[in-house]
Amino acid sequence: MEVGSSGWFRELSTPSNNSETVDKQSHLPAYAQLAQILRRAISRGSYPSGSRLPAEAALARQYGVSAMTARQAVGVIAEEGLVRRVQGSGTFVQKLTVTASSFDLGALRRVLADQENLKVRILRSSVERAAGITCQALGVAPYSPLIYVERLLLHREKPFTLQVGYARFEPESPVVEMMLDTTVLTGLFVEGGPSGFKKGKLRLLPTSFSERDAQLLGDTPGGYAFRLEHIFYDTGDKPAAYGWLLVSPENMPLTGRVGVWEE
Amino acid sequence: MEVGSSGWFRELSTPSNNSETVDKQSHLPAYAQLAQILRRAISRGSYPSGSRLPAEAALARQYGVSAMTARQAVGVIAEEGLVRRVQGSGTFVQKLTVTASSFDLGALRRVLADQENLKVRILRSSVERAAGITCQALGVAPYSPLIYVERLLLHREKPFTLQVGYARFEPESPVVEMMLDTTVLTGLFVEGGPSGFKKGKLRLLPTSFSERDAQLLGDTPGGYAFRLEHIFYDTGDKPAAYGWLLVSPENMPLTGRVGVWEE
DNA sequence: AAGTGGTCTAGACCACCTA
DNA sequence: AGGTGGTCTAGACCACTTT
Repeated sequence: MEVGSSGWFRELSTPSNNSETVDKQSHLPAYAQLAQILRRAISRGSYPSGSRLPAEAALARQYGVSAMTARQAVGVIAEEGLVRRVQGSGTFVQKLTVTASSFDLGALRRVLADQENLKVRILRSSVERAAGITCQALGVAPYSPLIYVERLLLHREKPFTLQVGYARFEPESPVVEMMLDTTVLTGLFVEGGPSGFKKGKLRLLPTSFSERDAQLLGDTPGGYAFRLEHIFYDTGDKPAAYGWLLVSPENMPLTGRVGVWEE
Repeated sequence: MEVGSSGWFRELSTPSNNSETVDKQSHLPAYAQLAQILRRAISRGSYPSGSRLPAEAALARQYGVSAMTARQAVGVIAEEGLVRRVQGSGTFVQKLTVTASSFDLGALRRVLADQENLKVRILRSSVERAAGITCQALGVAPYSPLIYVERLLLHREKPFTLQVGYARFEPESPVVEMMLDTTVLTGLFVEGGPSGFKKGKLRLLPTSFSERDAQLLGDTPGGYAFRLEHIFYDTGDKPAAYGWLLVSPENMPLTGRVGVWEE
């Protein structure tokens, strides 16, 4: 607030601790170094939340990098949710906001990518009639024939997840073969596997294991679990497959971080 | 596969449909236009999954933009998980991979940001002794005093979420006041509110409503719910508050998208 | 009018991968 | 060795916000 007008000494024009500089010989890119400098400055309180960061041009001048490089640095911490850019106004330090966070499926990917230790066991496969939710999800009339498949995925001989899926029964469609192919499930999750779908929607829901689920997965009946619903669309944008994955929170931890994490 | 070597006509040097161009008069930025062009090309199958996109320099030449602009366009669809950059090798079209997706807390934010229609009711607040999980989460010795607060959040007069939290009992700490302040909870989630924390960890778990929870939230006992656990750290990087939020999947839908969504 | 972020250019050099 | 993505520069103009 009160700018040092009464001081015995002159404030430096740059009040922030300027001991940190960008080392252009370092192998760490300049923008990453500057981003780290800004993170530390925010963490230290040099830029309290709500305050405005120096303009990108000023940062560029101050740290001896080009405007684009400074911009990239600010972009990094903006993506982290630490600051927020407002066009025409400035870049402002954000308060810690939980909603800036998101959860990713990294743990799931890591397991499914470990193909050598993965086994798929088909528990059931049959033709069923569409009804209720499956009609809706796949956009077919009631009593339309649907392929039904139920699979158990084992990782290192331990049950990992139960997958249930329906697909439109169209013999000419490659989806049917794919559904029956034991690799299709992993193909949807592991980069490099087969797919054939164009896009998909996902929904995460809380649920619990039925007695049968628990037995199959070696978990306790009534134990809480995630249900990851998925609808996949073929190249014609028609829903082609609907299903879900049942997995315990231990096998698929969903965690996130917010605020200033320096390491 | 079979490249037209036997054709009556010469293939254009650029096999892709070149009718789409970047319109520099448009208000849509050139990089966004190019990103959309690439999305459509991938969707159409011009670049099948696994194939390599033209080099950024080639795209720049082809569409009459600078290399940096082409790079930014590729960056956009790379962030969407549609393609993957490999340094020194090229940019490759990804197969649809579910794990590229992430879930965000947008719905939660939207409600908590709607301050006018939000009410907070404190159900309980007391001093309790640390034990078990609370010791671990807050890093204090057993029997240390902890502030305990339980709040009900109502949105448009309807119960929305139940929040339970513990904080280290340190009278000199501002956390205690904050815990008892009815605005603190929303402050953690809504940008612009009060906070005072530096960083936080989040964990999402499946659970169900107890009879009491269900009654308070107007839901059915045994109904499945999300439990969003949070630990917040003060400016000294010490855990200062631990708690969780109980919310039904209807009130906090967690959805994601993968693959090529053009709209 | 001045300042800010957002976009864009036309170059440059580097690290990395593939041949 | 040549091609690719990754970084960087020193400018430029624009759209937007604030004064």
